[in-house]
Amino acid sequence: MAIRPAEQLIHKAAWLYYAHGLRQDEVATQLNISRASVAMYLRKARETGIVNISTSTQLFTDDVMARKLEDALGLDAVWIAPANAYLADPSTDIAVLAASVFLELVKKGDRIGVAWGRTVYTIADIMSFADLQDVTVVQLCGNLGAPYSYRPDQCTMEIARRLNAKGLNFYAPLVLSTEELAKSLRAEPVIREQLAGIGDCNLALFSVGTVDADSHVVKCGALDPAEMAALRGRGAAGVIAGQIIDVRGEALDCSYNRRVISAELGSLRSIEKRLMVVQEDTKFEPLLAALAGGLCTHLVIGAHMAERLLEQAGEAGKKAS
Amino acid sequence: MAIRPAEQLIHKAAWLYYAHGLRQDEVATQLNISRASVAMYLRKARETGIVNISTSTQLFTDDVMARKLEDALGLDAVWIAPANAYLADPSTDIAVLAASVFLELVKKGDRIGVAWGRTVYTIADIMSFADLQDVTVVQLCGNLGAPYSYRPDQCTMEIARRLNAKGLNFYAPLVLSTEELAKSLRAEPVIREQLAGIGDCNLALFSVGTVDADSHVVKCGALDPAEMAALRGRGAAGVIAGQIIDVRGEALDCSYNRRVISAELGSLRSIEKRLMVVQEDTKFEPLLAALAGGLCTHLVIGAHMAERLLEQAGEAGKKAS
DNA sequence: GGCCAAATTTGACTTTTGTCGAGAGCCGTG
DNA sequence: CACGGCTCTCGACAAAAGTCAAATTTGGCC
Repeated sequence: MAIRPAEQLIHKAAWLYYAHGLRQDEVATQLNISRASVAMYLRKARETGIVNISTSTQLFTDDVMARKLEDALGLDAVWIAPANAYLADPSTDIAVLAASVFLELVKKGDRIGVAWGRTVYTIADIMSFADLQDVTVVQLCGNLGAPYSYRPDQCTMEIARRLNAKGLNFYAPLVLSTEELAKSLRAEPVIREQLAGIGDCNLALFSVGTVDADSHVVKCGALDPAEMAALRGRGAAGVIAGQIIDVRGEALDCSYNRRVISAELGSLRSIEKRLMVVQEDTKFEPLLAALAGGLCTHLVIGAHMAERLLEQAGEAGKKAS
Repeated sequence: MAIRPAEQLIHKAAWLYYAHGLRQDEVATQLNISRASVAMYLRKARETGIVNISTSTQLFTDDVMARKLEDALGLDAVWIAPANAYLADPSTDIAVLAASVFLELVKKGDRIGVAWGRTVYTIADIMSFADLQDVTVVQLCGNLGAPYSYRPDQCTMEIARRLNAKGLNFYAPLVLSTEELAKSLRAEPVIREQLAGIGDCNLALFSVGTVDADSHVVKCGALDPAEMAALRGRGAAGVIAGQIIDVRGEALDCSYNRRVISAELGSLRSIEKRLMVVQEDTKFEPLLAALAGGLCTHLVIGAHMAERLLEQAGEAGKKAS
């Protein structure tokens, strides 16, 4: 044969196969070589970039970004609510998407852990009804004593109602005044059972809170702004199911956390599917902390947040290499 | 906004398969669907252009003959589709090549002028999808009143659709019954604007037509066979964007040309990259005329035509010297 | 609420593709 | 001129992908 058949033949094989849609054996016949060689040429063609296989980028920006985030963060699934410039409130968008996603994740016979917060309540509120059999919705954290708009038990019950599921509420306050009391309460059979049951969940729905004066734990009176500031100084990065986490996504070692009645992060992590929803762009650091701690497997965020996250992941990747 | 499970899944499947190189059964496991569904999703992904497979057309310009033609004709680039005796239809070959070449020439932000004809429509039809940003496809000539298979607006819209570009149609017939009417129509703001916009294009795609009874302008009723024969006697050598050109590649001085609403040859020539595609061997004379007029800068032809062209050029060179 | 049509999904089957070791051709070297 | 080392090629097998009819689900409609 010729001196350097490689390049020319690779091109021709690639052309006939990819542009003309011929089968490999047809290409082999055309070029008078064996089909095995054709297969090899085609691999080389792909390797050297003579043929280019790319997934669409502009037309499905959000989908592509979601796939990239799944890869970068090691999550099972990411959904991104598109940035609709014309919509006044993008957070509603996220909640609507989250509700759809949540309903898709629920299967009959599931046991679902639900945390509390404005985000979760919004989702519950717009969620459509579904008649699922044999579903249980359990509350992931204790209740707030003070009257507050988005109470944990409300979130649980509303979601249970919409799913036609059984709701299991926590009969304890979220936070107690002393560590001893919290400890004793946790030891109570009713409470202990409830806490133990969290590990049996196979789906969880929660958001992540900020650690500033606007935080829900502050607004509901569980912590006062000064305490929160102090905790922030000691490494608090976010709030998950009423507990303070640090940048690594681990429970912060502090009195407050010890006084809280809530799902341990460990039992949370043992839940198979953990859907976290973040609406506000201000929750970037808390989101990072939660991700660092591997607290969620499924994520719903807005396009803007997705971009920031991807940038961050890119930088982290650069540093690592 | 509701989530579209189908599109999401298609995209995710395509991503895992093409970007990650997973096998179809692995993708199926990941997405909890059957492998057969994955296969179907992937076909849809290819069909809708979510994934894009393109091959380099380098091979066809690297050809020795292509180089010679570039030199002899003073063109920027020539692609030659090899004469594949075994392939059923060599003209398909040319169209496939032309489509690839065209896609390689298009850059984001481009403004593309598209003429009409069987060749152009064939190219549009087999062209793969690409989602380019900020691309506009403009129609180079008026529409055909009569119902005819390869209408100018169809060519424009189909190409625009495949490129995810904006399509700009001409709201005028290709040819009018009187010169006066054509003149008045050209003066209409809408039309004038469109005609002026042609000069802003930086890429054009067109073919060249014959001047016999089989010509498109005859078949679509713009001219009757007798008129065409008469024009031929007066020096008509080809048809470009609905206009009759003589052997020098200039617009023939005739009533028909004055009654046509189309891109002036001058504005056509002011377009930076002008890709001409010729499929049929019968179009040799029209091709020569178009080349003489410097109407194209990039050329896609078949091997047979290339040979004839090279012979011709050789003779011309001899005569000149 | 129940029914029909359309679309989707599946399992089983066929076809196509990827891969591997064996063998053939080529070339510089001893 | 014979010899290994080298790459390229082939045949055969295993793996993967494509296909199709049947079953199931979905969604619209009365």
